[in-house]
Amino acid sequence: MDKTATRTRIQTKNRQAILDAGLAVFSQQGFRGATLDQIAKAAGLSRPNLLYYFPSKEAIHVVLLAGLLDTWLDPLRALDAGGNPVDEVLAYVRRKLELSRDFPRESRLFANEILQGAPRIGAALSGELKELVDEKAAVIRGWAAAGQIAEVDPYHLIFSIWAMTQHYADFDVQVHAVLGPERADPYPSAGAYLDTLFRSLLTPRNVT
Amino acid sequence: MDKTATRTRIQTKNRQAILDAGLAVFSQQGFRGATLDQIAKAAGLSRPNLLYYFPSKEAIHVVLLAGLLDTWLDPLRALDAGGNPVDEVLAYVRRKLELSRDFPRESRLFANEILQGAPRIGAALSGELKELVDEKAAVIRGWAAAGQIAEVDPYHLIFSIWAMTQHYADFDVQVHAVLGPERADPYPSAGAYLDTLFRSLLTPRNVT
DNA sequence: CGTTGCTTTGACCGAATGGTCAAATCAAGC
DNA sequence: GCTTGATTTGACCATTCGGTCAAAGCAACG
Repeated sequence: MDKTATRTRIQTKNRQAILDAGLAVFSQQGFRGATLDQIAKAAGLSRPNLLYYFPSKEAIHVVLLAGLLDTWLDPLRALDAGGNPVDEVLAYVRRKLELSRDFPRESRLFANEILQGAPRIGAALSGELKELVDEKAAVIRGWAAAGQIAEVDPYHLIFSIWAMTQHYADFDVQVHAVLGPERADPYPSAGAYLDTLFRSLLTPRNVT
Repeated sequence: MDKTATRTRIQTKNRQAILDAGLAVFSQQGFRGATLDQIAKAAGLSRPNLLYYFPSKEAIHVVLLAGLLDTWLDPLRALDAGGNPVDEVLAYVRRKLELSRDFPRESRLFANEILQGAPRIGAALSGELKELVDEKAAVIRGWAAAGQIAEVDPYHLIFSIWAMTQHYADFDVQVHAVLGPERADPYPSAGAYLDTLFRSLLTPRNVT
């Protein structure tokens, strides 16, 4: 019963083109701001043709959001309670930053959804997202209790990692406006900065 | 020639109601996603009545964005080259966080504008925003060179302050979903966390 | 080459949207 | 209470939007 089993070559190609176009448009305009014409044009199809592949605008959006949270949380899932605490967190930061660099549209799609009050993924936020964060927060708290990292609020630590890594994707225009054309790619220096930032936060000091 | 000089009491009241309603709707739906009916309803006026006070949807949006950047940058302007470096930065973080707590809709309005590619304030970003940041970045670089704070990229430092403080306004729904109902107000703990974070980053270590 | 099923399109529809306008209502000073 | 100007409204309009549908085009296979 694989949904992709009975797909023509044309079908897979056009579905992909539509999802790609939808991602581009939704991530910039939000759901309400996006129009089917914009998406159809970006996909190189006529509007009725687009609606031959997806039953509605909503359907495209749903498919896009569906896979999103999962991919987005993968780096956090990989945080290993058995590894070296500081390295684990820094590796998480690095993976998250790479995600922003490689999939900025996905990041902006997510940002739009949250800004609008998460009408379509609110349940997943207080469900699987909260569960995962609770679990990993406990791990971090454990490390702190064992003196392997400094005492920090694990929730705010995670929030700050999200905020800073996604900032480079979501506020891309602002970052480039401020840095100017000469510093076109902010990611190398951002990576170094974030590394320093979280290392200095987590590295245990001379305990009093 | 003060624009407010010839305003009736009713005018000032209704204009304010409209701007307030517009802020609420635009900050959640973005410009394209917002409708005049939503704004009119939120302002307690009929749509034609609303258009008696503002000539168009765009006009409301423009007025809202106009004052925004200025208010938003005030805390950074207050960063004093003559003060104690670490204290100055930490005070900046605190002021910025207060802005997020007290004016979350303004923060989201700004976020929406940037997400959409800053079509209306792009010029101000590479203009006055860049100028101000360049100036303050130079101040921070000076502090680092003098050994008063640790060596950090001043631009990324500023980005990280923006990202983390605004995160609590823009991603409010997500923050609350993750923290759950028992930790309703994240701001006190966020303030403490950010204080620790940036203090540990900036405090000069035993220089090698 | 003809049939069958997949794909594409032009024409169309109802609803929503931004905006206009003339007429009605209201408030305030005389 | 009457007049004048500010305010409010209902009716209306053109455009855009999401979506439908029947018919046309096309590819593949016998």
